Amino acid sequence: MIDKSVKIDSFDLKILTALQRDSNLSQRDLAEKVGLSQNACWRRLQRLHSTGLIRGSHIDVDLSALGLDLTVFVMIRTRHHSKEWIDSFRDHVERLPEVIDFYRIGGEWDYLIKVVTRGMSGYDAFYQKLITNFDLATVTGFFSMEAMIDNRGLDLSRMR
Amino acid sequence: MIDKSVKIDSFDLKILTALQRDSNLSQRDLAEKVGLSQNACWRRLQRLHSTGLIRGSHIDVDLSALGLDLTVFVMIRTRHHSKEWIDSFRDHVERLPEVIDFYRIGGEWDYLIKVVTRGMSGYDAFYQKLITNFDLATVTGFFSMEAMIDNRGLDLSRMR
DNA sequence: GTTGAAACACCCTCAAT
DNA sequence: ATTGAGGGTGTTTCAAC
Repeated sequence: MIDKSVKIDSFDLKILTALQRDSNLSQRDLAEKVGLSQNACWRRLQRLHSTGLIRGSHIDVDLSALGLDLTVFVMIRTRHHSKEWIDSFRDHVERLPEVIDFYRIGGEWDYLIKVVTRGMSGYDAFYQKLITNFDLATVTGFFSMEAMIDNRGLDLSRMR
Repeated sequence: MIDKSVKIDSFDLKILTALQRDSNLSQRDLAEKVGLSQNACWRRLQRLHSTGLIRGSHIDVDLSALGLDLTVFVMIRTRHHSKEWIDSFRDHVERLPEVIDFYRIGGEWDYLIKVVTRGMSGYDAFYQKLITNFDLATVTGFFSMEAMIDNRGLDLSRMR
């Protein structure tokens, strides 16, 4: 659980924003960018890690260069709303390797899944796995024509 | 432009998968994890960078701990399909700091935007900015109740 | 908060196999 | 592909301000 009482100032937001853009910045470059001494910057970074505000760091892979060239947003409506059914559906979807996002949502639909596959045949294979053993009322895929922004790091200094 | 002729083997996929999970792995740990010598692993890593397969690295920030606790998937239908209109709409959306994903999609809707805000009032502020000066036929927000998977790194070894 | 210095770990290269 | 070793760079800690 995260300690919500952690105090964050604009230096911290600058650190987080800079490392969202490039987590391989050296301590020297990061300190210069946020306007702190290397030492002070390093201490803040430790704090951001230990409080859980920084959850980890990850490389960004060019999936389409690997042939994973189709992104689909799958909207699902179901007839089942018991806790047991939801838990088993969650387990089912989590095991599907094509899944990047999986949200339970409100409104007209129950679930939204963001999926990456090898073209349409890969999507069909995903679809077949998805509906196996699960009674879904409606499944609709919205196919990406163009990713204008994909998982952009937020400029936290501008968010408020 | 990416060189699509780059040859990738299962060692490369293991490297990419491991660094998607944690890009701060030391060369020693990474080499051990994929089953290569540190030296060989380092050379592959250079190649993955120089061919553009690794686009960069980023920290993952706990946005809800910063008060950015509402995720909304916004579906948009428009009446305009000229190149000029699309370009200016793209510029407009790219300037909105709340946007994480922005896709042009096929089917019943034209655009899908993934947005993070400070609660419902933050979403309303986003919505007002979004529709200012742009004629959108339909705008519907699907509100996240629960993020079961959020931007999961794919296990590339399992994708085919 | 700052600078500066020292200890340490890691990265990168190279040579040899 | 591998190991091993050296030099350079960056990180981390500490002392003093």
